[in-house]
Amino acid sequence: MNSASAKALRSGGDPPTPDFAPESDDAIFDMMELFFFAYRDFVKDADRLLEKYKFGRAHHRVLHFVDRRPGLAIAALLDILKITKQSLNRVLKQLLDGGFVEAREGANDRRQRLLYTSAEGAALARELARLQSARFVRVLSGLSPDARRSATEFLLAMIDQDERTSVRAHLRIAATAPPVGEESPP
Amino acid sequence: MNSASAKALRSGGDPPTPDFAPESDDAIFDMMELFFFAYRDFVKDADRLLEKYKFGRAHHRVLHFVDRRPGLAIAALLDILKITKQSLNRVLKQLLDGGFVEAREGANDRRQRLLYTSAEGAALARELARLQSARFVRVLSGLSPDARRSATEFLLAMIDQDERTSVRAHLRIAATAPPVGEESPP
DNA sequence: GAAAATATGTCAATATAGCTGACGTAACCG
DNA sequence: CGGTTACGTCAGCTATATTGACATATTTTC
Repeated sequence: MNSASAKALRSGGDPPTPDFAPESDDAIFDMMELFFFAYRDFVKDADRLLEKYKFGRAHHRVLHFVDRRPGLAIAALLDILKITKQSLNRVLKQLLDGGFVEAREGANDRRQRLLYTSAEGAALARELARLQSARFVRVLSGLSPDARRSATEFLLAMIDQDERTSVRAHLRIAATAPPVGEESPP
Repeated sequence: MNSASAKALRSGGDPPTPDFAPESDDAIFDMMELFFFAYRDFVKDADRLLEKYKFGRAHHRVLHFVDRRPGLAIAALLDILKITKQSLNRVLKQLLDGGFVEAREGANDRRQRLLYTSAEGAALARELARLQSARFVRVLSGLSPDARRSATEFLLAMIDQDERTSVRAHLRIAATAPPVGEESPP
């Protein structure tokens, strides 16, 4: 990165309060790589189980979000995944055909097809989650509560600002963290 | 996940020291989603610039790692990316043809093709990194130094244990964090 | 109530990024 | 010399995504 941009945030030549020093370019470059490696390893955890069902990661994502947001409409799912409906349709059809996901007509709006996991789908979703959560359990149990909060805060702040509110709304635990790193602070 | 596994780590019914309580299932599920959303948004940042060069994310990854590890051999790059040489070759060839990356014969082992970015390649790599690092700058500048350390520690701990050492070796800043969440602590 | 907008499905063509398997060449190493 | 290593390449396949066009049912709006 342009060496000026991050370092311009520093207090000056000799900061008397290093506690204020924002990350250096190097620290940021490091974190970008760590983020890449961490995600690479994270998504891998569920692959072996998915193979047994001839499913890919796309199926996993759909199954996960349908399981966590029962009654999710197609459009909402597309917005979460940021893919086109044509892309979604292939995997969703397989999940529907396989009986892992069910679609029910919307009560208010009969155009909508609201998605739910079947018992079988829910079981698979949770087994996949269990595999991936093992990594988190290991990591988080080694961190102090403060550090855990920091990690959560960090991840939340990494999300686009205009997505953050809707993401927060679906969190199971209260997102108590103050809005940190918002693009336009009040 | 299986409700027992994480919660079994809790002290009991009414923990007198909530500071010791590891994450609940819910908190872990939340973090998994946050991780997904954060990564989804993170990788997106560089896409617009890549389009101008008709490059994809695969090219970006290659360019990035070659830029950060000058003289990287093919086998080492494959090990970082965890893809096959056939997959690598297509994108690498485009980067070589476009003059973004150069390959030099290994000094010790003439079979090796050691990779370096050209001036043009380095410029692109750093411009891409600048785009992505903006997100990190924003996020990290809103976190305390302690919180930044926690976030870094968290990401590092998320990486497979057998990869962690080699990843650490390439970090620009010293990885001072104690080995937290290692699978087999000494 | 007709017109417009919305929610969804579908057909077709295409691109990207990965894979396996097989085979080839040059260089190193014991 | 023979085996192994580092790398390249050809061929074919799969998964996941894209754009664009069009269809259908339903809701909303004027």
